[in-house]
Amino acid sequence: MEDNSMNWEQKTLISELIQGMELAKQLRVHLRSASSLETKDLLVQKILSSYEKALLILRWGGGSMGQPQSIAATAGVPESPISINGSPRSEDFDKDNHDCGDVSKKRKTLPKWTSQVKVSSENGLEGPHDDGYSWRKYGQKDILGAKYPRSYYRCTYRNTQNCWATKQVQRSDDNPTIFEITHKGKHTCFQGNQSVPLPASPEKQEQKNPNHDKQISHQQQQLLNFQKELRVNTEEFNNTQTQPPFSFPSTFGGIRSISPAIDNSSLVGSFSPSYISPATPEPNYFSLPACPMISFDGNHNAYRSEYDSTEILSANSSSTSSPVLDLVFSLNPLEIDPNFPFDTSGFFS
DNA sequence: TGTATTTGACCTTA
DNA sequence: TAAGGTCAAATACA
Repeated sequence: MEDNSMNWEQKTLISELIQGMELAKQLRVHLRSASSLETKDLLVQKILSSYEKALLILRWGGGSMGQPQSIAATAGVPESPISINGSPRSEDFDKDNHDCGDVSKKRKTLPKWTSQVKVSSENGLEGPHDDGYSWRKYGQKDILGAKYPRSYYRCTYRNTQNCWATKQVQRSDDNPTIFEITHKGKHTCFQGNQSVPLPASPEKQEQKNPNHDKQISHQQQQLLNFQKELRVNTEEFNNTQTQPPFSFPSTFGGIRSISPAIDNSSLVGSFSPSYISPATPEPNYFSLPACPMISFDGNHNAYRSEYDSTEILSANSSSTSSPVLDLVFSLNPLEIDPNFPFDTSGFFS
């Protein structure tokens, strides 16, 4: 088991370093050409992310081997959750890893990890709904012994891109402001591997791929729907506290871009590692920098960002046998400088 | 009219 | 066999 962990870490480390090198080469080419600033920024962020991942692995793996899943998560690899060594599900995960690119439809074999998110209803916004992917709700079920039903979501692009990622969302019995989100399967869709950021301005839309327009307007519409639904849900929740199941919007492009309509509100959200990924840079947008000031708690598998000054939730999941991953942190956009320099030079010192 | 959500029925798993 | 998970028809919405 230890060997597997080491192999995984070594492979990941090498992979990240190679990727960083390749990206640096690309950047060099772009620097010599008349490539757009956008492209260069994208590459810079990718490079930073790759090296951060590598450093995280070195740094964290050296002290507490055997928790590769957390590393994967913190390294921005949500779609490739790795088993926690020694967990009852480790065999399943080994299997999963072997056919990583071929996610089985069988529930049993899908990689699974859980996060908890806290909902803030103070400002009419509830944040954890977005993890950077588009989801479509396909079911809801009352769970035995649970106060609230569980909602089932699958990737919007299941049919078009054969992406079999799913997630389950359930409100905590003890604390209705907390939602437990269980992800299953990895995203193989385009949005997951290369998140599509929203455009910064109408002009930019025009510059982009014409096919983008439809997608962009769709995401903008999703954002509007998201805001609307948030208001409704928050009002209901504030009024009743025992309301019918809170429903996450099934499709929402991502809070990696915050519209003016909501950026005055305190946003408490959960960010899947996709937010850490540099694959979604858009200089003119609010975007989470390449995860500065991440800290780890090796004892609790906790991953946290110092951005979160308000809510860090315990990582313990009610899930009995599946590996649990804590990815919970909140973000107040007002505290983020959109022009954050992405300087991580002193990050790990 | 196309897409997303709801919800009862059916399937799978433990 | 019960509970959880998924399907798919009906419905809602833009």
